[in-house]
Amino acid sequence: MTARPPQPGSAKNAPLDLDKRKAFILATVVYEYVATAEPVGSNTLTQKYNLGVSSATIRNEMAELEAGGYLIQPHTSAGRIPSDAGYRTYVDRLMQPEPLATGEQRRIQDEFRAASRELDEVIEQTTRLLGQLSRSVAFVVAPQRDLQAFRHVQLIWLGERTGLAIVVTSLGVATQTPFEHENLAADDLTRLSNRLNSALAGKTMRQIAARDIENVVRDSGLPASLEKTLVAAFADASRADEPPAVVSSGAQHLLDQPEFQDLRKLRSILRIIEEHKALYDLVADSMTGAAPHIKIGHELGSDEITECSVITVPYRFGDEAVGMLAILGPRRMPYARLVALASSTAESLNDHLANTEIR
Amino acid sequence: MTARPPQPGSAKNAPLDLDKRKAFILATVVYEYVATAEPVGSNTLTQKYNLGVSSATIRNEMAELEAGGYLIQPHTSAGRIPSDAGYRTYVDRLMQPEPLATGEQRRIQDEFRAASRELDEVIEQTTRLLGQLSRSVAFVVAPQRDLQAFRHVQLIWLGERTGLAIVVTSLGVATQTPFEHENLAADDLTRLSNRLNSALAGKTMRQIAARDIENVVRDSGLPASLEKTLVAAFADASRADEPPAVVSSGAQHLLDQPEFQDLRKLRSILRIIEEHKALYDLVADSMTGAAPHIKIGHELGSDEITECSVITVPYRFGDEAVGMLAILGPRRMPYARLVALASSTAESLNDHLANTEIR
DNA sequence: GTTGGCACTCGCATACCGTGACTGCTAGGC
DNA sequence: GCCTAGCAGTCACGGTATGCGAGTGCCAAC
Repeated sequence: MTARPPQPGSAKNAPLDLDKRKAFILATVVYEYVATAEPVGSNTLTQKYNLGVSSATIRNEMAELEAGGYLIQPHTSAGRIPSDAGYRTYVDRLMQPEPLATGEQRRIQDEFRAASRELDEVIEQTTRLLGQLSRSVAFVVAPQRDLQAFRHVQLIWLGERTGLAIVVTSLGVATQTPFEHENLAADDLTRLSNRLNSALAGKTMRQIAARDIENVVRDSGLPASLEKTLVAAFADASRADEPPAVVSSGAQHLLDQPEFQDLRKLRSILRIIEEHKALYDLVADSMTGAAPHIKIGHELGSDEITECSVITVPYRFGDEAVGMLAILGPRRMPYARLVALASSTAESLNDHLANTEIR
Repeated sequence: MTARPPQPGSAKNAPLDLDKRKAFILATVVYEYVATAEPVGSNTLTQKYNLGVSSATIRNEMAELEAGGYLIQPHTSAGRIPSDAGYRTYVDRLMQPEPLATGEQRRIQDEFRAASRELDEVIEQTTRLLGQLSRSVAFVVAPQRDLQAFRHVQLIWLGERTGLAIVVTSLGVATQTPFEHENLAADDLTRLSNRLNSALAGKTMRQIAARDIENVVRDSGLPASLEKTLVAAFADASRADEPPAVVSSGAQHLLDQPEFQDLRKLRSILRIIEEHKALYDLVADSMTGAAPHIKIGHELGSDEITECSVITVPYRFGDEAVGMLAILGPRRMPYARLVALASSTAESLNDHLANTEIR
């Protein structure tokens, strides 16, 4: 909200077809429109920003920016607003990185210091934090189970004909799968557990093949029928076939945005937010690298949320990106601030996960 | 939506100060207002429903119903709408129980037949189902952990100085708590696990006292410092101090309701829905019996959602209510239909939980 | 290349007014 | 004593006219 206005000549890297002045005008239109949600006219620019030329000149420049596809006039006799391409240029080349307010920085650190050890709760807390600070919709894609490292398996005999296979990953997620089997001895299961633990140590869940498990069972001399049971238990624990869980927060902030006073738009967006699979699909391809991914308007690939943009930052565990956190808001969002916010939060989450790892 | 209109003389149990005709008029006003969201006038009543008297007579009756506090006139020259007390009387004494459409009945059964074994997913699926069928906001309060029965504990030695305590409840929820300790032997931990399992068998999580655990550790001859660790692990697993998790779905349906076109109202309600603790507080006192609890408007005890009503039904595991499912919608909701829907869903959930119990 | 001026466009807010849906009341009828 | 037809009064709502203001494009002059 309180982003710094562009400084004249601050364009980092003007694209070929934009000279310094045009770049500054584009950046300023973005800044002003983000701040006010009103189309920006030539008079506003000359009065609020020191441009050294008259509004007529600005009008000429803006007409050219519109011809170049960077600006749009919502209707005759209105000011201009940035187009998707305009935002894209701004984000890629003109935007000044913005440091996070120290208060916010502290808030993030405090939050993670006080965070629980349970993964579910950490995810939820992160989402809420991000929603509050961004005053937008925030969502977090939970760590994909099959990317986590295997830590421990324990087979337990509950008596009668049932047993329980408990698989624990390095992030402390325990999955228990009940199974049925003919008479087994508790001791045998304990021994089998130990063999599995040493055979599978160091692998990620995804790397564990059915063959690995089968071999261990075969060597143990226990009934071969256990193989299928255990393979199923591990498949259950790694959830390979399902999309990861998504947690969201902050939908109420949409109501503060003038672009969502229109109930039809609001409804389609709310629908997407509630349907976690749809949220995941929006960002599924952004789980690469460590840098923020920004998708603007139509780039999201969905007709229903062309009014929105999404900033996504992967977070990592060990050396691999295992999940993402994201901010979804109107296209007219304070990109620099939110990028800083999301990056900083991801950083803290990385640290937190590394610290709570079960070794 | 397609609730049956009241039949003349269908008032189940007219209260003392309402004769048959007044009761019928009240029931009909509720029915008509629920269906149309428009204040109901005397002409509508005489034309659409066979009353046998003229609109003037209805006007007189309605004036008396208003004096008695059952109806409200939003403004002069408008029809009447039910007051909280009017709805209350309707719900308690006039409403005809309504069978669920067979299609819906089947949908519910199918959904639970296909439901996963994992508790989290069952809860989420139930919430989504209820939101879709009610076309309202649905939420489910997850089973309180401390009401579940203890099933199994397994202490695992991971090596170095760390171990893991895994506690499994009868609903298949596994909680793992890492702990640090001086050198322990894996065998000792296994033996201790077994002792704990037989000592605690049959108790609910809530019934397990610190003393119970301490006694077992003492008898085992293992270091006393383990006592505190294990007590902490069990406290962690039963989550005695935290409110239970709440999952919600269907917020987008609010937008279809004329009473929430006003964005201010919408915002405060969305805020409550997103803040799960607030949702839980709305219904925390309704986890008794098996019958639906209905709270209407001001009865919810929150100024922000006086426009709403909530239908809550506890669901049970074993002999005890462990959680609740709820429908939150505008006060003007089809009570009979939603009561049937919520009850039927709770019933199916009861059955499902009983079937997936870990013995 | 820049600027002041001017005519033009168009969304938006406001005020106004007619319409229609109610009501309450009264007087007369069964 | 209850019911009803009729009537006057009230008020929200929708549509239209109007004025205002913001902003543009264009042009001639510098």
